[in-house]
Formats: sequence, structure tokens, C-alpha cells
Amino acid sequence: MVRVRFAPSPTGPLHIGGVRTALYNYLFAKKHEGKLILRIEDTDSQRFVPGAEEYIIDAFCWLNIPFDEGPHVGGTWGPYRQSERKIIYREYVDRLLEKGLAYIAFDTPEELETRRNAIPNFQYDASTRTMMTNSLTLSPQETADRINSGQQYVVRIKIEPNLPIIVNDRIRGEVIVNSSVIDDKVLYKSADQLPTYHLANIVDDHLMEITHVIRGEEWLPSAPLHVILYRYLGWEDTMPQFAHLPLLLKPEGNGKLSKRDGDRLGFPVFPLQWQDPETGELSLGYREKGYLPEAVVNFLALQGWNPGDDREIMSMDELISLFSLEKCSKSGAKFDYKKAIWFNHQYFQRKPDEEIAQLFIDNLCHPALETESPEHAILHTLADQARNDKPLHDKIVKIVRLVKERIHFIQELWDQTAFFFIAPETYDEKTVRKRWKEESPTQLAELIPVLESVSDFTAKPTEEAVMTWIESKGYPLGNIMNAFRLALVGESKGPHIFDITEIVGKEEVVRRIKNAIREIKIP
RNA sequence: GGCCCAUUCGUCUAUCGGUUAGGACGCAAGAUUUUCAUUCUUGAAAGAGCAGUUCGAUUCUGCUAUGGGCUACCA
Repeated sequence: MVRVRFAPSPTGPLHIGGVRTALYNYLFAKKHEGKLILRIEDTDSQRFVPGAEEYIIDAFCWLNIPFDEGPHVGGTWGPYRQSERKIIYREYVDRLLEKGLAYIAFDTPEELETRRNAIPNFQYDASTRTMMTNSLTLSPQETADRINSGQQYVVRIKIEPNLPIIVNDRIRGEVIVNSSVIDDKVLYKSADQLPTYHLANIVDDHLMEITHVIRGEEWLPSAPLHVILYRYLGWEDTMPQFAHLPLLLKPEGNGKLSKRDGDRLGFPVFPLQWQDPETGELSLGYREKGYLPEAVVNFLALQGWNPGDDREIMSMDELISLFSLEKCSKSGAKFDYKKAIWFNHQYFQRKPDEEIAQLFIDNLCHPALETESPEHAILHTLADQARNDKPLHDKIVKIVRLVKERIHFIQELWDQTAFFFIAPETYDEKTVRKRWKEESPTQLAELIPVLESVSDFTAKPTEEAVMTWIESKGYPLGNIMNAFRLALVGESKGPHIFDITEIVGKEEVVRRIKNAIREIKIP
């Protein structure tokens, strides 16, 4: 039975790289009909950020990546927050201490700092531990006295030097390091009575019967330490398999992808919006920027993995059946955010008009996007009406059908369709200069009775009537149509003109023409 | 500085010793759309360098270079 986990620490909003790691864990789990576990690694009480755990859960809910076990859904391997597992770890710390595989160290952070400054490449290990203040250099009595007197200490793992440590990685193969380069890492802090990541991670993975550890490459250097811990704890035979994923890099330049890159280049790095509790700064997420969760998932799956053929658009089910760790790439991927935009466009084309219309309506008054714009009130009213007014709702679906092929984000829908709901009040200067001729007012005035005579105002008969009139008059087609569009839309954009007239309706079309004749000045 | 990982078009990537090195994003040109966008077609665009193994290397090995990660009583 495959059991994998995603183990974030609640220190802020989930980074998009973390989302990808979780996605790969999910795909792997489902591929093998296994379980995905969410474990909150909150062993650093200093860095805890309120709201971060809820954020993580909400994000995966939006992305449609469900967990089988976790603090929010329970499970028989719980609790799933490391802070609630405090008592569990102490037992294993004691076991290591008893076996002489770990020891107690009293060196203060300040003392260690001075050592590091004094000695180049200082490392707390076999070569230096005899010079430090710990249970190996102190007598058992002295050690006990210090503890009893309340002196703070840490427990360090005792790494035996000069042994080859082999990590078998599903993505990278065999990685061998000499144990001498691993330091005597802190496993436990008496100050808060919590283990550090390394110990908690191994104990929990073991107790939760995790079979595969799929995580970011930043963990590769500590993997040998983890192997040693499994060995020391006597769990080497059930040690999970490792798979270290390549990192997501900055789109341009060097380094790891950061929030600043997103701000600079205009793409989100968080799945959902996040308000920093300290600074109050608000960052919009993929959801607020108008991305579809399916598109985000599909795009992310391809940053560091591929199905082995040319397939690009894949549903979650397809991703699950095609996924394999062996097809994961080894090198870091520069984040291709422009491709994310393309994926979003693709998913809009595949989404039913009804669903897009609903998203559109909901998005009209999205709190995250509220501004002081004068259109704001109109949007709210429109959204409210559309929820109850069936004909209006149907009209929106129709409009969506007309314009969806041109949108990449849900927000663009309003820009592309506002003229269906609101008559133009101003006319785009450039378009006026280019399309509004001297004869346009008189020609459009003549068009009004033609339109009024059309009994069935749907696109086709209207178009026929207008075309017949233009032909009989011998007017240049382009002049009429472009001026007509300017009058209807206010600028040079939008779908087929008679699709617009059908939806806007005869009365309003005529009104807009009259208005244009009155308002537009010949340049 | 030390340790580890990586290296194919600008970007994401395919190739599991023999290919005209394929696809996609982006870019450019043309076509379509009497608007804008979309769409379609076409195009430019790559094996980091140097040795070796081999009949033959993008593919295997080594070195160099470059990039990345780690090097905390953070995860």
C-alpha cells in the first residue's frame, strides 16, 4: 500500500513550488491506489504564522487535490500536527541517547557562533565534538547536574565518521556521500521540548507508514542524515523510498523562484490570495488572477515532468494514469509563466459556456478585485440580477459563447463584453480618427429606418437587410460597418457585428446610433 | 570555502548508442476575420567545452566551465 505525504510548515502562504510537490505526491498516490497524507510540520514555534494551515487546506481544496488523511479530515495515523505529537518524539530521543547514538550538548548558540567565526568551515562533528560542552566531554554527574539545574540543552546525533552513506533516489539514482561531511545535527531542543525537522520527519514517516518520500531537491543534502537516522532507530528495512524533485527557478536570471519575481513579471506565486499578518500586504493568487484550477494543475504537472509523448492538455485522471517518478526531470525548471497563460486559455475553450457564465457572474463582484471604479456599482447590480433573472442569465451565456475564444482570464470577460450591458459613453479617439468619415453621420442616419424595418432582429435576417441596403446604395461596406461598430461598441473590437445587434436589441441599437451621430465630432 | 545535484532551441521538454534531433510556449512572417482578438500555415531557433570508450555518440566515462541546492537550537 503506497502512502505518501505532503509536509509543509505553516510559516506563510503555500508557494507554487510546494503546490507542485504536493501535486506529484497526489498523482503518485492515486496512480498506485495509495493514500496522500497532509502533515503539518510546526516544530518551529518561532516561525509559526496564524492562518497558514487553513490557507494550505483551502488552496488544495480549490485545486481539487484532496487528502486522505490530515488535520482537517482525520485518520487513524494522527495526530497530523507535529506540535500535537510532542510526547511521541521524546521516546525516540531517549532511545538514541540510551544507545549512545546521540548525546546532550550544552553549547549556547552564541558559543557556537564564536566557534564558526574563529574556525573556518567549523562543523559540529566527530572531529570537534570533543572540544565542546556536551555529555561526551562532561562527566555523567556533571551532565545530570546541568540538566537538573535547568540549563537548556539540545540533543545531537552522533555521526560516525568516514562511512559511505548511500541514498537511493528514484529520480537521481544512487547518491553516495561520506559521513564525515555530515555534522552532528540537532535532533531535539529542551527549550521548547520539540524535535527539529530531521527527527520529527523520520519518526512520523515511520509511524505513519510512509512508503515514498517525494519532496524538493533542497532536501537532498540532508537525505544521508535521514538514512542514518533510520538506521540508528532500527527502521532501515522499512525506510521509505526517496524521490527528490528539481526546483522551480526564476523565469529569467538566476536563482530560486520567489514572490518578487511574480510581482515583477506579473504572475502569481501563490495559489490563493494571502494577506501578510505582519505587514498587511495583500498578494493575489492564481484563483484571484482568474486562473482555472484545472489549468494550474495541468501546467504545474508539466514543469518537471512529462508523459513521454507530445501530449500537453491532460485532465487530472489522465495525469494520474500517466504519471511516473522516472519521467520526472533532474534539472531545475525556469518557471514558464507564459505557458500558464496559454494553458488557461486552452481550458477556457474546453469549459462549457454555462460554467464560464457562472464564473463570470461570481467574478463580477469578487471582493479581492474591488476598486473604486465607477463601474463597480453596475457590476454588483448586474451580478445580483443575473442570479435571479433567467433571461439575463441566458443572455450572459450567449455572450460568453461569442467571446470566450478570445479570453485568457475570467476578468477579461468584462472588458470584452461591457458594451453588451452599457452603451458607450465615450468613443475611442484612434478609432474615430480612422473609422468615422465625413459621410458617416448621414449614412448611419439612413441605416436607422433599415434596421427598424427588420421584423426578426436576429443576426441573420438583420445582416441580410443591412447588406441589401448597402448594396443598393453602393456604399463602401467597410465604411458603414466600421462606423456602425464604433457606434455600438465605442471602439474597434468585439465579435461579429450582427451577433452584437441581436443581443443588444433593436431599440438599444437605434438609440446608440443616434447617440453616436450626436456625440462623435468629425476630426 | 566545503559537500551534493544538474547541463538539448530564449523557455518547458522528447530522444533510453545509429533520427533530416521531435513537440509545445514565446517570437517573426503570411492567410483568415471588412474591427479587435481568436484560429490556421510557414519560419528562425538547441545537444556548454575538451578528452576518452565505441564501427558510431546528444545518449556511456572523466575533466573543465556554468547553473542550482545545502552548509542554523528553519523547514
